[in-house]
Amino acid sequence: MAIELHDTLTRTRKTLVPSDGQTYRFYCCGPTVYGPAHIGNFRAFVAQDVLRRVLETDFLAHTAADAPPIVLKHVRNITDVDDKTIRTSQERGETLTAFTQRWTEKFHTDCAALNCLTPDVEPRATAHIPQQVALVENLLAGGFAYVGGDGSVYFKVSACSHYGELSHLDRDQLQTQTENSAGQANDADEYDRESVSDFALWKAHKPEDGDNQWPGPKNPATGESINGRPGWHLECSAMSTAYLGESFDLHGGGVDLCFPHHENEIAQSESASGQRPFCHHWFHNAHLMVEGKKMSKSLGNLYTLEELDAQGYSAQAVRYVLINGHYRSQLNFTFNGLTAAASALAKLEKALKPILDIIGMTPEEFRELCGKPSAMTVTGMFVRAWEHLSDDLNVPGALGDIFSCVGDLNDPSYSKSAIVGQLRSLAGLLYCLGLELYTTPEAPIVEAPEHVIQLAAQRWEAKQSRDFTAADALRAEIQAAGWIVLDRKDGYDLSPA
RNA sequence: GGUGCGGUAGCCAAGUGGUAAGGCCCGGGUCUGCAAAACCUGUAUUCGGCGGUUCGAUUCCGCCCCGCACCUCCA
Repeated sequence: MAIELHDTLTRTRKTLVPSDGQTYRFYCCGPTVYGPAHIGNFRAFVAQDVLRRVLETDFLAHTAADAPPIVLKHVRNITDVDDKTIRTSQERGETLTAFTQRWTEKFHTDCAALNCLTPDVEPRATAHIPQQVALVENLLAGGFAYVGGDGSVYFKVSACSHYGELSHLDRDQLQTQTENSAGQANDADEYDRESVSDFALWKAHKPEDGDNQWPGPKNPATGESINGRPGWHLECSAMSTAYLGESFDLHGGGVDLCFPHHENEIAQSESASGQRPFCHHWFHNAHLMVEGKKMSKSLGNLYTLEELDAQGYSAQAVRYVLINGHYRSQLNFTFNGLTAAASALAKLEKALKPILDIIGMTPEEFRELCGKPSAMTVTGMFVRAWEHLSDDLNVPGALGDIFSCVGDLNDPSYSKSAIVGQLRSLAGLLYCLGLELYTTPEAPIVEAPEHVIQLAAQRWEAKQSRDFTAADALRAEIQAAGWIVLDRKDGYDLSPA
């Protein structure tokens, strides 16, 4: 079955197929590395990860036997130069390179914890200056750009007839906005650019940029190189073209990037290449709210994975929360929800364990099965879940099906071979969702201290002689020592509190 | 002002022109001296409000109320 996904540009659902019939090429806007990414950032990356896993599975399963397999090529950039990276690195007294390198590594660590697959290419903006400069020169030569009053190069929006198509914003309306979303005045300096809508392609060097400058495009008027740095939108156009070509399959990002970022990317890329579409499908995820409010530094609700981990919430639970709301709906992140996610995952593990036992599969074996893409065709009861995933990535619907089916699977009338088949389908689905079960190793058997062992023995004796007052007192004493005693039918277990 | 999204049980969240998946929490039960665990089980006559279309609407249409997001450097 084909995967269908909503496309922002056409506002319709479209089937995902590689436009060249061989390689599905997609680009996602990656992080700006000036600090740890927060869970809102990760909603986008996790949503893209699920899409990638679903596509991978679909292509594996539906490539004709005699045809070369359809492969995916996933590119996600690292923005390592912009106002924030420059400013913050200077505040820390670090070079831009060292500073962004550090946060890039942190980003990788977090992605791994969230079980996000690594993109095939992860290009950095500063490593692709020549490509960006070439793009600007191309636009200058084509009459799509000009050098502004401040020496920076701007894109001339009026030269792009279909500008605004993606975000469906009326160009006349754009000019009425006087504040940006941060409540700051749009300090559009009309002396520098011809129109407020025009955006910077290349920013001429300013003293506050320090050493962070590169030889830029040649000023057509003087023939001299404009030293400076790339504008925000430029890198994505240049790097997507470099790795995926002038026209590729899908472009993803948070809904906020729709305008102006992606709109500007389209304008730049299509003007430069003369090719439309720049991209066949636009994939935008809605924002994450925190406890009913927009995340912001001033509200102090920008949670990072590290902070949540410190509070005892696993990255797996975070991932579950992030995917258990449809990607196009706003998701309200709450600690209540995080707890619920952890409980749900634990329930899945518990419910599955006896089923695995029936066929003699260990949890570790099952985890491995879930860890790799399979050419499986989802069959049997789990088909409904796959249909949900195929239908605009309906993860909440699929999860509901998974829970229902796992419950149904615990039926003695199923043969072992039937169970094996069903579990394969389930593993394939869990791979798509990127949910890892049984990651927490069995709690190591810790030997209780001698005095606790003795207390427990005394309590057992008291209990056997039905002296419950003494037994309860001893249990309290054991608990005070940091241990919990749990009775079985024929004895008891001691475990750390 | 422009654009878009949404209001479904205590919380979260799917969904459909024919009478509401799933998860969390909670209640009841079995078991237990108690507790925990485990297992079984229950929980929306109802889908923001009011009209309309229809044999029938939560699902389609209209109006209204409420919430949210984006509108030039935020995923």
